[in-house]
Amino acid sequence: MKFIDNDDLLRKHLNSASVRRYFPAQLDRHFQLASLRQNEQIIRQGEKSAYLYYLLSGRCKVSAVMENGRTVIINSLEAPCLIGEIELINRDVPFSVESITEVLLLALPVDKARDSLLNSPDFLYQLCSDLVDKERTHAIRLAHYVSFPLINRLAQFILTNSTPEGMQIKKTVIAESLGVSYRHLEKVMNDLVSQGTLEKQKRNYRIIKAEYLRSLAQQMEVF
Amino acid sequence: MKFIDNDDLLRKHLNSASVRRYFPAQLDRHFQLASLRQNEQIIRQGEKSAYLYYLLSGRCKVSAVMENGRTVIINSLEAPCLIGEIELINRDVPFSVESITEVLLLALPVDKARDSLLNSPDFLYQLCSDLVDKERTHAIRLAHYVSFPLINRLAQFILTNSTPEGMQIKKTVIAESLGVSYRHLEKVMNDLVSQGTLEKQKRNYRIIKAEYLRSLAQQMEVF
DNA sequence: TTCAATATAGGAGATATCTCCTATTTTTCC
DNA sequence: GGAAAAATAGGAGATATCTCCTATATTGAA
Repeated sequence: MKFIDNDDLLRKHLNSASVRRYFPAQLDRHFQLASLRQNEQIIRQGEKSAYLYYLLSGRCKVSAVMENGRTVIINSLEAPCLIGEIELINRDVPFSVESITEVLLLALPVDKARDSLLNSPDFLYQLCSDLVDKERTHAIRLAHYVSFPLINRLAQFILTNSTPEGMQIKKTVIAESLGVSYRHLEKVMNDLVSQGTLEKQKRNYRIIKAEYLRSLAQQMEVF
Repeated sequence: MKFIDNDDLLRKHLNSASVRRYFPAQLDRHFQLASLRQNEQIIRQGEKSAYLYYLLSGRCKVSAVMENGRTVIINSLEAPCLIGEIELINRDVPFSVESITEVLLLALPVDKARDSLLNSPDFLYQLCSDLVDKERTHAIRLAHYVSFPLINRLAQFILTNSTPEGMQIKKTVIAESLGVSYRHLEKVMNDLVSQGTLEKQKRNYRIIKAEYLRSLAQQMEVF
């Protein structure tokens, strides 16, 4: 993570409506602008994060190593949204967060901000609202995901986890995240490649027919 | 829903630590005690709820009718917890809530309470904390549920959705909630019956070997 | 009450997915 | 650099689950 020293840009983002909805102006002086390249970790599972982040642009993935040793990709985050709210509320950090694309962030030191945020009805209301929405979509979406075969869930996964260059997440992780055997994942990935939907380059899979993937993913949409 | 006129009991519950954690004392005069029998609706999908509820004892299920017409049981709620928080935050009610067992509730008229709750950092903090926990367990649990065969998920479902008398949820609904075909659900239910784990009485399934169901459900636990 | 819609019940064959193997390649770590 | 661990790759047979049918029982509404 690289901090960016650009006051004008920082000010511009701080004054955007979406940031103002969360943060009281008296915290402005504590914010820093930061950027990440692809595949940088922002939050490490089990470690305390010194910052609360606000994702201005880019995409991240949320993952966790479970007690049984498996790594599961749980979710993906799209700007704008908060990162690190869980740590602000509770103590332990149950997930890791890592950039999928290049990312621009606002970083707010937790020690400076915690008390005023946890006493700010505006911030808390906004956070509740986000969490309620997230829970709602999660609950409904997942209730349905379950009933679709791997090809549909995989299409969705590929779309949300790939960059213009493609997707190079290890297949062991993909299999565990989607809850299927490695063997079966491979079979279905091979199908996508031999159909010409994906192109395989070593460990990287490039999307050729995004349209088709989207149609597979859309079949799962409830709304 | 039947309101209960018992000031002593009301006061006793209002003064419990867990209620105090959520609600400021100045709202005390607006609370009413209410009870439900089995299978009464508390919140109707699509309608506005006039009350925010705090579940004191008993169990409820959360369900939704989706755009494709399917009814899905999304979740089950165990006392103590809030019911109706979503409506407090947003406007539309995406789920229905119905009692599984007999239930005791605190009911708080939303019009009287909304403003002060949405300006109370204590309440909002507590709500955030609940939502974060719920999201966390949901995310992780569901990431794993997916990978287990129906028998395990069904065991869990039966345990959380049955009363001492058994479970009489329609099998069409169970099948849709668990994302499997009716046909397959029936096959697996029949297995449980012929094993002697469940006993079928008309439309009602009684649990005979709760231990075995628990062991099936436990295989899915991550923590 | 009666008819239509819905729920229950289960047979049969097709597909999705799993487990168990074995082998090769890549990565990691001393 | 070399050995061990992890990832990739895929064959083969077993199981879970689906779809399509058909038939009966139950429920709800006119």
